[in-house]
Amino acid sequence: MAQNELAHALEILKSHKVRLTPQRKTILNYLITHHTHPSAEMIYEDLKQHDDSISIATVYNTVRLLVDYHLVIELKNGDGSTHFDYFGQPHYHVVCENCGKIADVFAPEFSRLNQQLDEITRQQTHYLVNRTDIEVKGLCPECQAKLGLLHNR
Amino acid sequence: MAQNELAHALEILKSHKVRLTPQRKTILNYLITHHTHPSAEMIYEDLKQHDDSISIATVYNTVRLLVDYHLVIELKNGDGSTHFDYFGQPHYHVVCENCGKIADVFAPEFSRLNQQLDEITRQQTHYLVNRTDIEVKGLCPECQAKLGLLHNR
DNA sequence: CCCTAAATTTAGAATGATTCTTAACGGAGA
DNA sequence: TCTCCGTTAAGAATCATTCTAAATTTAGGG
Ligand SMILES: [Mn+2]
Ligand SMILES: [Mn+2]
Ligand SMILES: [Zn+2]
Ligand SMILES: [Zn+2]
Repeated sequence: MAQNELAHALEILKSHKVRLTPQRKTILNYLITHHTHPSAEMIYEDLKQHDDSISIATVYNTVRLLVDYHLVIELKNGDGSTHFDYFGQPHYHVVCENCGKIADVFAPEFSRLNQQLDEITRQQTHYLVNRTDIEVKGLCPECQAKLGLLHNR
Repeated sequence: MAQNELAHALEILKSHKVRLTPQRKTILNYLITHHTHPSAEMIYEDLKQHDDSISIATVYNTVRLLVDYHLVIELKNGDGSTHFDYFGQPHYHVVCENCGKIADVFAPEFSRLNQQLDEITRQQTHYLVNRTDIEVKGLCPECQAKLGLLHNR
């Protein structure tokens, strides 16, 4: 499953004449197998354990490359850094405004909804639409409990 | 119109016991009357022309305050800085991935759509939803022309 | 109107995520 | 295998944003 995904993603890069270096394969594989929405720093810290020669600059270079080829998306959670997510299945995100935790939301309506938004946007602004990101902000269950907001009635 | 909007926004702040300093009124008024999605730096440069004692730190402090009270929203356009928008009428944004220009999109379906998303999100993640932001990415008409992508068929 | 406590402003310093620079390295086509 | 040129690593540089501390100002009460 993840193997297929990796092969598929590498194929896309190869078809664009992007060099498949070990670092790029490693980082791409990391993102395919970790749906934790990590920052560049977090990816770097984890990969360093197996390969202490990898550089944070390469992590930044690579995630930017992957974003450019639409294999990965960028997310902000308010902690000042950018987080990354391999975008295999279309989904959107909820971010906890208290602790920054990011959760996935998969909805069947999502693609139809996206098409609607694209159409409205195109008609109203004449922009050529590439992609639509939905970001919901709120409080995660843990933070609701911590802040005494559970069952608030 | 803008006068009402300003009075209304100030009322909200006052009801939260937020001190109404001249700087806060000025910055709030600036955002109500300029729907250009400016960065803190842009706001500062403009306001300095009439009041050269205002500080960039105050601009940052104030926009954060306004965001906290949901009067203003934050936007990123890829230029590295945060942009701000007085959020009087609900709407969403398209960002040009080439030049960073941000355009507004107003859609009647918007609020119903938001409610749908909120409901799905709540059911699936148990997050307490505060707000939903939709961001579309694409190419503005000018950049389409510049890149020779107009009428691509 | 005047006082006072507490919040706010200012200017400049500090922070920290990201980008840049440069020399060494290594993919991949011929 | 050879060679070109894109990529990597390490550290320096950048720059948006936050922090600090002293001076100023707001808003409420007398
Ligand atoms: Mn995700
Ligand atoms: Mn707007
Ligand atoms: Zn949380
Ligand atoms: Zn553009």
